[in-house]
Amino acid sequence: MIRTRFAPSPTGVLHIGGARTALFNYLFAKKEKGEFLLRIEDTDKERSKPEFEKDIIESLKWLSLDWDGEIIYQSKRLALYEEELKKLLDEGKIFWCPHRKEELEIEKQGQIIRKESPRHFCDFREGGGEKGILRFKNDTKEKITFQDLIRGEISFEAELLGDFSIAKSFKEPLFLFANSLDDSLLGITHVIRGEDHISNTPKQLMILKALGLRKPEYAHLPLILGKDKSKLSKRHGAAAVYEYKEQGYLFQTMVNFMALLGWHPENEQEIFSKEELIEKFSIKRVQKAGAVFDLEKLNWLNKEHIKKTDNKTLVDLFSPFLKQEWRKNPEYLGKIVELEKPRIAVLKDIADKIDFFFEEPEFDKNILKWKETQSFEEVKENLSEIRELLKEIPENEFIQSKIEKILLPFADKKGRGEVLWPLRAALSGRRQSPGPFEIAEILGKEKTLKRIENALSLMK
RNA sequence: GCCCCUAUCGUCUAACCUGGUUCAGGACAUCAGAUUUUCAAUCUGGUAAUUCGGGUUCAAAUCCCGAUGGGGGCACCA
Repeated sequence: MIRTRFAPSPTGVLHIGGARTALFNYLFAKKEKGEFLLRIEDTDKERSKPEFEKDIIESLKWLSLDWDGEIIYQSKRLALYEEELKKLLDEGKIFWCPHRKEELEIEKQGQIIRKESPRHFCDFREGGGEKGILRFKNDTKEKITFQDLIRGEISFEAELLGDFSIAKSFKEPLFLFANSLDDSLLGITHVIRGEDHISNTPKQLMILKALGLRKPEYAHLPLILGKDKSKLSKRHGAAAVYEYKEQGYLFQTMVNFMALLGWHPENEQEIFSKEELIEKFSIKRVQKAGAVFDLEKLNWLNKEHIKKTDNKTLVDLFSPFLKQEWRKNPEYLGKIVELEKPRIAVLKDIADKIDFFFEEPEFDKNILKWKETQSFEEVKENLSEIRELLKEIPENEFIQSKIEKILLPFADKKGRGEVLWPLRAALSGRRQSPGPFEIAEILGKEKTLKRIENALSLMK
């Protein structure tokens, strides 16, 4: 059975890049009816923080990337790493390297100057170190080659890698070691990770071989890039998943968008639900080159997903972004949401678009004029006539179609712009808003007439 | 500096594996037009790309080599 995993370290909040890696692992596993595990790589005691772990878990839940089974913590598996490290030491496959960081840095600089590959072949590789850190004794002379599911064959000259570090002590394993050991022990069949791990792969392959463990299949995803084409990070603006949640992007949008960043179906479909993605996903169709994160397209996608969401759900989604007193009447809100739906890219935008539905707008009287050339006399005249016409409509028939039927003949006679603009402006107090008939229906007869009255008195 | 990955419109990408069906298709953005009292939405149309140089072939975006560009890695981080 297929088994994948997402293995974040809680040294920062969940980023778009990490989330996309998690998503691809999830999609691949689900597509193959396999399992998707979550493993927290908290071996770095100084940098790992509970709040980051919490953010990662919350973000994954929000994205609905549910993992199978319990969360695995590397900090709880220390005894296991220690055992394997001791075994390797006994077998002479790893050794204690006593060199200090500063000495190694000097060695590296010298190598760079001499145009050599920077690496450390330790003087103590045959033993005698007794303290310092544990390094892998790299005696491999030949090339290390592996098949990447996305890129095909990749090979490295093992000699160029030197004796790399794998643990600070028996109880402090490093990424290269703990990560590959766990993948093998937990039965991970496919390691799907970022392209930045390609150069770690040959080292992990050597570790696995020394341990006598089975190696997984590897697939290295292209990186997500910022506008300047470098690896996406904070300086490109929002990079954390929670920031998108706070702005009011739907989790469906994020899943859809991240999937399209580096993957594409055979046809030209752009809008996907998570279930469709699972069905259509194929690792073979993953891109090789990095993809630039395009906020414009994300906004468009969010609009599309908002349009697909029913009003009742939308009201709940919008609620956190609205004033307390606006939330009292869900039915009233539902009508407003229906109207504003096609105008909203991000949920948080709604607050300053719909205030006039709840409070009488205050505005400059010039807004009432359709064009500069229209006189206040004419506006007053038209608004007065509208008021009289609307008064005729019974309260229970005050709906869009009826209002339209009553008002349109008059508007056609006097000019639509001349009549409809002042009405719309009187009701919304804005230069831009939905149409007057729609607003009038939502407002109701009483409020509509009141606002026309207000507008008229503004021009006295 | 060393190593690795990579290369189609501004951006995400299709066609590349299995060369001809492509004066390179779609989407976002952009520009025009239609509709409309305004904005949004919607509809129609337009601009816009195979990095360069060799080779293989009757034929190359597609295969091979090189150059160049871009990215990543080179920790007692992950």
